[in-house]
Amino acid sequence: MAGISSDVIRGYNDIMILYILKKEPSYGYEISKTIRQMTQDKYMIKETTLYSAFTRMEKNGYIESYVCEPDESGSGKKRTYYRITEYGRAYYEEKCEEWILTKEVVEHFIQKGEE
Amino acid sequence: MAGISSDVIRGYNDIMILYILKKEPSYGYEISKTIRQMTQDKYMIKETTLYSAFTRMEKNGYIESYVCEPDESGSGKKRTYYRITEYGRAYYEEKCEEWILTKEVVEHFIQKGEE
DNA sequence: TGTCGTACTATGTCTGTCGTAGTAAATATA
DNA sequence: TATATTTACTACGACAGACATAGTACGACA
Repeated sequence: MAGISSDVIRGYNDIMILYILKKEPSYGYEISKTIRQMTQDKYMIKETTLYSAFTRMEKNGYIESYVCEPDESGSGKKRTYYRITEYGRAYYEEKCEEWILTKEVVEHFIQKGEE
Repeated sequence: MAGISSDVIRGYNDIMILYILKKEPSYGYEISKTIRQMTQDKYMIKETTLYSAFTRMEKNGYIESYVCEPDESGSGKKRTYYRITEYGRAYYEEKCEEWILTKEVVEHFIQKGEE
């Protein structure tokens, strides 16, 4: 067993992405690196998971995309940036509250080492 | 938004069931009630989720089933009881450690009220 | 007799995740 | 200059846990 299974995390990739986008707009590759850094390599979001999350969240109105041309940004390739919407912020808040509750519930069923 | 979405809990129904079975063998309906009580009605496992978890976990060797005849138990209908296996205990321990890690990771992306 | 609670089984759908693969430009390295 | 690596994606399909819906059947109680 190495690290965190995907089933546990399911539903929380969105929150990680939204948390990052709350600070400033960003794009796939950068978000992926940010998540890695923030968790000290404990969690690495899969590329396909990330990009399918973008599609889903844009469809749901949580984020908006815009293309940044390389000449405008001054470096690298053309990227698709995402920014969080007001609706996305509200969704994030909701999910945070849900997390508090979830944690509380799950913790009833957890035993830490003590036999 | 009412309570906890299934996606968050996904993967943790098993842990709840195993936690209960660690104390003593039990059966579907009772486990369902125990979970409700333990969480003060904050979480109610769906019937189909519960029974499909049984099937899966027995196949994986985490639990074993045995039928308890009504005359033997002294009351009610015939029930299928489940008991946890050694392998199930080990799996439970693993999952608990995973939870600690998961919590740590997710919490980096949670903001509680403070704007 | 009918309703409610108990104790399930069967079947099929949904959706987030992830494996695999491929594309292509920019940058680093030899 | 040629090649490898990093960056930045897209496309497609499969998997599995959760869950909706439906049905069965027995027992208790009024």
